[in-house]
Amino acid sequence: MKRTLIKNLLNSAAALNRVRVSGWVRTRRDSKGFSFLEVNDGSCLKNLQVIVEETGPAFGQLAAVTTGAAVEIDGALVESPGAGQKWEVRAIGLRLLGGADPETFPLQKKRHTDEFLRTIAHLRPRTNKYGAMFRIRSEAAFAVHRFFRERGFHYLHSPILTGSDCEGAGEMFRVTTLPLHPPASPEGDGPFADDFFGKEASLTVSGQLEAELFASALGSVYTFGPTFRAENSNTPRHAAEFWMIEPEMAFADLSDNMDLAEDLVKALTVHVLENCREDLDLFAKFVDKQLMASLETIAAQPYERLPYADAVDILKTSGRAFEFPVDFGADLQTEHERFLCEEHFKKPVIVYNYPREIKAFYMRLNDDDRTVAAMDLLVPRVGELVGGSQREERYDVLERRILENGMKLESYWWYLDIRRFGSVPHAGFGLGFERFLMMATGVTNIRDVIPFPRTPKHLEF
RNA sequence: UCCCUGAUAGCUCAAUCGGCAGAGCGGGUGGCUGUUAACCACUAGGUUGUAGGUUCAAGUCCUACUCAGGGAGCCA
Repeated sequence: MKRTLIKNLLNSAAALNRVRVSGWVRTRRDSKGFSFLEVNDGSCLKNLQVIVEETGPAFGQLAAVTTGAAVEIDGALVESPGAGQKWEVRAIGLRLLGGADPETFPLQKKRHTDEFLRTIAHLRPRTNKYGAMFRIRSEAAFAVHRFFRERGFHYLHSPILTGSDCEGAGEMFRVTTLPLHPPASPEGDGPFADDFFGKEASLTVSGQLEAELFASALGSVYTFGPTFRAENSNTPRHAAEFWMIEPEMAFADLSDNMDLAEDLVKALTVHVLENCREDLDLFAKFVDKQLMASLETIAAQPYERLPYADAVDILKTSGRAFEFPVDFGADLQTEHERFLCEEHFKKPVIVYNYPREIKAFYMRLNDDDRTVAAMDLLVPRVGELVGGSQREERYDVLERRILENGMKLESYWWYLDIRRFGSVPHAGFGLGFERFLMMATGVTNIRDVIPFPRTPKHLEF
């Protein structure tokens, strides 16, 4: 007999004579003569209530069926006379698949702190909150692919291993098969001559450059995969391994880029609102009371778009005493970004046309010669959710910008090649998937929206 | 990396001016004929993060370290 998902049983239209349920016991309540089991199989937030009678054939193994144990139950789905649920299962068979010693099983039937649950990341998906989180994460990932597929984008698998010695997006993790203290290389060879690739290799910090190459062939592409930054960032918004969504569009400018970013964030938000209602409700109830109102705003309201220069003016005339001074040419600080989207506009804000000095070399130089066609999408509480730009498609300008930044032209021969053969205006951005999940759930620590977080000094599990 | 705060039972936290180490939850045992964070009774459970110092006496004061959380920088 095949098992039925609890999600389907709880949505059943009629009673069923014989069903099989497999799952983990969340709690057991004993009464004289019978016990109630709350069983969860991960298919949904809700548990299934199972009644095991002392006189019934299922009673034998009940003593070992404690919190955390895995069980297989055969029984009848019947209407529940109790108040808490419509359906329950009356067990006629109970099989203990895997016991859980109650003395040592760490999950109690009460609320645990996130800090404690991080120390047992292998068990935390068995809690309501983390089960809900990772169902939402899965659903949001599906929505990413659906969104781009519906718009004719192609999914690009950009490489994880990279030989680009400077991608300009942060410190990189080195990948090597060399011993920790390799013997000196022969005269003239570099230190990586004997390494696996014969040159220095790293984990990617961005798939953008590769996405640009493919956008110049397939038109519109996106990457969606893990990304690595070896920055010693100790904040609730940074992880050394995180997932990024990076679309890249040929024949597109900054305005198209802003449209796409806004559409994407809205589509993902709508998708989880429509498909993860029960799981989201948990976060609205226990994590952030304003979550639903906030998500409705993000899903429906047009985002504010303003040039960096206007943002600076608003900050300067706000009358607010900021810790960091605001002036054209200085990057916006966290406090400035928060003021703009949380207090001034009270909704997502897209700031564009930043001073060239504070942005990357590949961003397209505007006609004013002092700003580049960059954009950041800022959302309340999370800050920078999206960073992107129209790319510099003019060979001579890009060449100049590379040299201005003290970088070597040889390293970018293939990137420059795209500007030599059929160069077109193109644009793209990166969206931090974990940051989206933080926004969608109200969770304030990135370590709680990724299954096994990697941060400085932490590589458990 | 810098600044701030914290570390006491398995978990969450108390402990007054430096003076006997406590509770709730969880666990165990027993009770209860429909519970739903079940309920009632009893019970076990501690090198107070580590190392040093001050003191008749340190969970409490001092120093260093370790770890955690928050804020900042870097960014997505």
